[in-house]
Amino acid sequence: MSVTNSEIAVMFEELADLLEIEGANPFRVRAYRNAARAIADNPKRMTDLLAEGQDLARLPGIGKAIAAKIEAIASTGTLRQLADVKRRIPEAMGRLMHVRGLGPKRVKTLCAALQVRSVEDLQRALRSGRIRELEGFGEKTEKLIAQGLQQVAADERRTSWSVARQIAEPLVDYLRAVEGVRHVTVAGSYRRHRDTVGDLDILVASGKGSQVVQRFVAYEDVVRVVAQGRTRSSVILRSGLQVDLRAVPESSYGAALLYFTGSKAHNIAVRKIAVRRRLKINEYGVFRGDKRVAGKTETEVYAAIGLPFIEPELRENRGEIEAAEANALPDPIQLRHIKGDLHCHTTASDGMQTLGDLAKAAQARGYEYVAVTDHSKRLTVAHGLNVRRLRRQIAAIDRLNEKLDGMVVLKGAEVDILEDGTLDLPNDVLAALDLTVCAIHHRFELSRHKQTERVLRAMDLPCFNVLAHPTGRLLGERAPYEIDLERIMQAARERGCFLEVNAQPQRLDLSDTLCMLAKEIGVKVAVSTDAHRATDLDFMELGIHQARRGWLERTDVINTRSLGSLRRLLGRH
DNA sequence: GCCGTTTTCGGCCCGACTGTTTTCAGTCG
Repeated sequence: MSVTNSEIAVMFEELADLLEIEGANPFRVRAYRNAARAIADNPKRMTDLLAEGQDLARLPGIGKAIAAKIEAIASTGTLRQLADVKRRIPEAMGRLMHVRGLGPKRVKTLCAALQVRSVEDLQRALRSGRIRELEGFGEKTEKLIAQGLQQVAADERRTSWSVARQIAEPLVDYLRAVEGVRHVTVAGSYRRHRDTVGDLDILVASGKGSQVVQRFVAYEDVVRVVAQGRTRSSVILRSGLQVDLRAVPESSYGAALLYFTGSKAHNIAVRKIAVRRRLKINEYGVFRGDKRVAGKTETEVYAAIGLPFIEPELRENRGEIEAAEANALPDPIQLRHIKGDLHCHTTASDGMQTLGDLAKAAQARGYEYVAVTDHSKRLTVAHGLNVRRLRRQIAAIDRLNEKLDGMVVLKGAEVDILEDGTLDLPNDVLAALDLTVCAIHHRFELSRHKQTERVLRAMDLPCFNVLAHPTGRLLGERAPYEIDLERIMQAARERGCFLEVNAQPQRLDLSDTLCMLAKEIGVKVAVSTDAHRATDLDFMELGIHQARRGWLERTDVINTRSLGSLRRLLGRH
């Protein structure tokens, strides 16, 4: 079994943690962290790139030394340098770095003075009350570490974007009502529309920062104030979510928005360009010497370093800076481009809405079409349709369409891809449909090779249209199954098939980087909600966020097409 | 350890907040 990118990335992260505790050159440590991120972000497997004879040192953030280390990991499954440092520094100390309030220096001190080498040791040391007696530590620091330890589990749990929105919106309304507040924006990964957020970063434009901070910490959902200064504060809400607030004067709002939106990697890349131009960018503006030359809007800040505005979803330092410099940024898809939903369930299988409800809900959103795609018979828990029931549904949809004005209900099915690569319903009935949405719902544990062959075989069938939720991941619950999506995407392009961006908040599968891969390979996608009730149609917005993060444009997404054009694409002939 | 519009050496983003300090180190984002 070959090593995955995330496994390689974890090894470099661990190496960085341990070396940092050891006091290694901080730039070397950063290089390992940058490499870990570059590897984790890359949708293509390092092992596959190596097998193709590609030079990994050509990837940004990876040079000759790290490329050689990746090769070693690929061939041996281990990294010698990591094993070496683990002999010098107990492995568990790396995890201590993830306790809020502990960095490399404090971890090192705790180890030297109190023999703290693990989370359990740390708990013991806290109980003994000896931490406060260490030089450079004190009672407050001890308390900070104790709280950090309690939060460790919560910190590892990220919040889905849609849940974060439910928490963020009332807080934003509350802050907008504070006297003197001009603008409030939830920045950070929330504004970049990542599928999950670790915390909320709220930026406020106000001439009276400390007043805003005082009102902020008094918000009814705040259970703990982590930090409180004149312009900046951090709190923990009842939900466990941390919220960081920053207040700046209106004249700095653009620069602060850029800074607080991130990503960190994007900011660093932007500031490096500024340095090359003998400028300095901070959250207050763009400076040439002491003279401020920009800062009120983000557009102004980007312009100061010769770049066009970059959409927040693109700010991950995944090539957007280079694209901006070359004036080749994508024009990301928007919600208003969507003309219909291609994956929806009704009460015929496991949905909560009738056929009529679904049609009405789709029409209310101004759609030209909506596809009914109930489950096939293997999925008995979802009351999947057999041939007889599917034929009955087809007839019912025909009758409904005769009555509908201005919208068409498409006949479809979400068909199980069986283990042998056949589909769960026979060809003749599938041929009577407008489209099929095919998916894996069992045997997730097959080897990468077998899983890939399974889908490729299914895709050879003429009635296969869209591969639904292509990795099967459930955020925070279930990892993606092993599958070679690069091969699948190539095969899909050759056969006229498509991949889905499933807009369910816990799926959002394809992921952002896999959307980028789809675009690179040239296979188009469907952004679909997998709706089980009428309100689920609103998940479309989340799918659009993900598609935008994956650089997808209107023409990359098939359900931006008018009905006639869509039908031609689904024909496969 | 990476990288190159001061290019193979010598840099590497930048500032706020806190605690324990009398001027700053550590951590965080």
